[in-house]
Amino acid sequence: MGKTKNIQSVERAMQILELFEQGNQEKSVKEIAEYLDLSKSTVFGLINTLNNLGYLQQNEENAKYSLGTRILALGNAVSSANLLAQKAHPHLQKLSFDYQETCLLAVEENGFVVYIDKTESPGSISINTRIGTKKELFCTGVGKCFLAFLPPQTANNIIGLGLRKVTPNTIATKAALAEELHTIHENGYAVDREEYELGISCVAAPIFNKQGDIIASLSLTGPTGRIQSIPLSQLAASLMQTASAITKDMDI
Amino acid sequence: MGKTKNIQSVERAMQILELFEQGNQEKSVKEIAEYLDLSKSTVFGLINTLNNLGYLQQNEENAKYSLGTRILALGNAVSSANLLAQKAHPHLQKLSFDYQETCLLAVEENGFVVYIDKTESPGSISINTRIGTKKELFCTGVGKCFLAFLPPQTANNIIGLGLRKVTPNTIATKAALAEELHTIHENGYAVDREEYELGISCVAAPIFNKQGDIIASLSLTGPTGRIQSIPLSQLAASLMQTASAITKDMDI
DNA sequence: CACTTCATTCGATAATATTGAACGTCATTC
DNA sequence: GAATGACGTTCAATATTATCGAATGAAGTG
Repeated sequence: MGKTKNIQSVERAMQILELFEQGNQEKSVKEIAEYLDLSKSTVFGLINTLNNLGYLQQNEENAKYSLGTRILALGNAVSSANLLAQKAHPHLQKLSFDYQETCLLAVEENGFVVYIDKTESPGSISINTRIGTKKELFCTGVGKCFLAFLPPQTANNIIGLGLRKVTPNTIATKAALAEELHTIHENGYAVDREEYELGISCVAAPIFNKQGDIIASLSLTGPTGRIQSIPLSQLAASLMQTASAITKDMDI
Repeated sequence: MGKTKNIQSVERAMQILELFEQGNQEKSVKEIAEYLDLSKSTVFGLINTLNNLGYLQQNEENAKYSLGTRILALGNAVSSANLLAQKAHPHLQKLSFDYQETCLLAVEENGFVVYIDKTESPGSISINTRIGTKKELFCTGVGKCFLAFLPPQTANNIIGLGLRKVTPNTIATKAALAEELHTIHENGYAVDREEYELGISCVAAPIFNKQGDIIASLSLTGPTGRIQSIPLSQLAASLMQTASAITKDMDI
């Protein structure tokens, strides 16, 4: 596997891009050099390369840099590499439209959920989960779906990575979690009651392939009050129905 | 500007990622080495680094590589860096929903249009324009909007880059283009009659900032027959109305 | 069981990334 | 309006580091 040492300049270049991931404001060469603890000239060389290639772009006014549009092409290639995101997207859109809330799609990767798609309705409050974000499984609705429907051995390995209180509501003991997962397995959907972020709740459902393995999970997420105002049975039914429609659409 | 030489390993790493942009199938080390005409071991070093960082991922089965989810986070950061894409998205969604066709959002960059957002309706045929794609201005609906509403000097510079027949319908002479742009300027919207791709037509409208400068352009795109079945005046009105709603939402 | 094919590792080498210092430009301050 | 400072960019020297060809090992094929 990955035992060989990383190529330094490539690693640094990617670190620079990653600095823009959050609070993606323009950054100066100096700032970046300080963040990464490198000399200005080293950083300039890297930035200049990324700029020439279109992955960064320079604001002529103040000479600062921000992410370039070239990245969009790559980002898009990932999702369309993903038959899942492609086929699921319209379904998420419909859910967002019907309930006027944010809809998220996630897959499991090395013991984390990774959000790979998101739709919002014009009226919905923007949920701060960004596409590409990783979260632990035990504290999110989509994550608990994976824990409940992944092979028990796999799920236990992941749980073995550790539990912790993210909010006061997080289910952080193995016993309580086991019970919760049992319920989820019986119901076919999961509820997150402010377990990852206070004020935010969600209902999530697993997406299976034709063989019945869980391949993804989708959720409707929003401010607790508004989510609770939707009859749970109705919302859960919508999610599970959408999940199975996605399975059909994917043809795998 | 970018006069300094690019850092070789970074440039090569990005080239590798770009190989996956189209027909994003899994690729072997060997294949990539052949494409780029580099030694296998060099390519392996680069790939291994990108893999370790999450920008590529390896299929355990066949040892081949494909794009990793880490890129999604970056791609998403670009669009949310973009106030425009953020504010415009719900409006595009509504258009797609209302007309059951693909809706595209583009900005101008160095004489090209770059598509920065796209929405599709569940029923719509997938248009093969990907987010991040660059196209010349003169042969697309969104591009012609830019040529018609950019400052004449800027537009002429871009036209000076050259015209060519992309399809038999492409407007490829300066005189004909000038007339077309005049019409677009008068109407406030542009029509692409299979000028970029046979069988595909679109209607596009410019998006302005509060000062009246064009900052983007949006289009409804689809198979010619279906686009023509919508009354042009109605569709054009929808697009222009959406464009001005986006302007209001953006508050710039 | 030989024979390919390919991913991965290794070691030597030369090419290349890195660095600190220097330069030039712009803005601010006195 | 000269002087200062801040910062992006260039430069040349150096040592680190990326690169390459060859070697290894695993997996598959006849």
